[in-house]
Amino acid sequence: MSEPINILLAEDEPALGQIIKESLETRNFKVLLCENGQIAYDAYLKEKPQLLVLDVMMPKKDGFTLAKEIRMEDDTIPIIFLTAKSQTQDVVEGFTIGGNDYLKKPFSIEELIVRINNLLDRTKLQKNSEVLIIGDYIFDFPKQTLQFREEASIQLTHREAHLLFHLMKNKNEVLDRSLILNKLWGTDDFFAARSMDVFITKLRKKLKQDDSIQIVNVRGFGYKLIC
Amino acid sequence: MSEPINILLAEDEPALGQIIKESLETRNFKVLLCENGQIAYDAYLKEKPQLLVLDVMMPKKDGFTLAKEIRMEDDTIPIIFLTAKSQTQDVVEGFTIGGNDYLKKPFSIEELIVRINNLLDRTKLQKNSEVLIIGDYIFDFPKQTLQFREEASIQLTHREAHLLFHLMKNKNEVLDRSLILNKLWGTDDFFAARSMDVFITKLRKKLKQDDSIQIVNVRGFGYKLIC
DNA sequence: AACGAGTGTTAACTAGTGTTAAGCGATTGG
DNA sequence: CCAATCGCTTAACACTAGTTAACACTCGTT
Repeated sequence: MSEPINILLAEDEPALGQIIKESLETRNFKVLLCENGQIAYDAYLKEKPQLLVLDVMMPKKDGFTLAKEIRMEDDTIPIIFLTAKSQTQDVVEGFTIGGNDYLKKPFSIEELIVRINNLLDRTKLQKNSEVLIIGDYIFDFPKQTLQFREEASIQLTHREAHLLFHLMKNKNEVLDRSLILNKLWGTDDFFAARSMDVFITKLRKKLKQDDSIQIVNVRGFGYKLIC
Repeated sequence: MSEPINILLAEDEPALGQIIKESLETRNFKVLLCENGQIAYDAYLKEKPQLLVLDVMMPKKDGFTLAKEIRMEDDTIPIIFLTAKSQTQDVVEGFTIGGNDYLKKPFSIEELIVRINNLLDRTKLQKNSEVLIIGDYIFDFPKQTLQFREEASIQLTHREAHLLFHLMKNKNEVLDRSLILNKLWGTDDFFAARSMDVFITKLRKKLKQDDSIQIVNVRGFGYKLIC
């Protein structure tokens, strides 16, 4: 048997937290239970788990805020949010970013296990190669080149390559605007946002030869690379 | 033989409830009988059945109210209402929303079985694809595009795509107004409702090339996408 | 130092999206 | 038939995103 997967579980309701923890442990996961977002962040820094399960509604620091902070450190770690039924579709969707998923309370443990395994599978696949296939393009991230079918490669700039790389890592999911701004520009102020607009335009131009590829805007949240 | 289907049956009259339960169990369904709407709701949360059979007239919580609450959690679960003959046609029809059906008392067990199987088939078909055929249109939900025959695709906005997606998931059935408002807008207040009106208008415009498609209003309840 | 190519930012303008408002039309119950 | 309610449509508005071009900076070359 392989190494157990480390999971960080942030859930303020002790009874529920304990049930989830024990259920996951019977499935051979190692679970670290934290009772609020603040504690969870410190635990994250110390333990570096492979996956996070975060309750959205928590005292001290809510799950979304916590996720944003952790995403600054690591933008590939899979996160599953536990949401109350009152959360609206749009908000939850906006946060379903970068290897995230969500589960509405109440849920069955089986549902949770399925999502955990899905996310772990997905992230495993991503890690291997730095040469990515986008529709009819081949994107070589280290070389910063983009090749359409058998045509000559186009050189991408540093910014273009990084932006595309992040879009690719979250393909078919919404990539959060402010997340990527903080990651690549170090700020999400007005000017950085305008600058990003420009790069989105540039990428769209360079990707338009295959019209099955689209960078779709999700108003208020970010972009989704469809391919 | 495959897994038995879990059915939640809410029926306040013990004798009738028991008959239905036993009849369904001989057909290899698993039936959980609840004696009122309140108990049924708790049982729903705990058991997550695949289909609901709800008596409309029940003490504590009637079938329609119960259905509305459950629809907040899950807008795809099939529901069959058992109605007294005194229920007016209109009210019953209004609640025949999102994978719902109804059966007038008295009914034969065979009628009930037929409806159960119909609804289960229908929901199974829907689940798979995110690219949907609407008459002569192809609706690609992830790409947020709508293509009429061989013409160029029209780009839909985020809201338009979501609204259309929900209409499609419940095509030829009534989609409840407040349900969709809560789901997409997070509230069903006056302004959200006006906003939704606008989007219905927009979708109607974009779908008018195929006049076999219609978004029909059901006054007081919601909309039905006919195609 | 002066030049030029390449890269990214700032600016100005244009376009798109969703909400609010207002007036009109349709349906229903009394 | 009238009044009340609900739905439809258009347009104005505020906000967000997209596009283009000018500008500024860096870096290597002359």
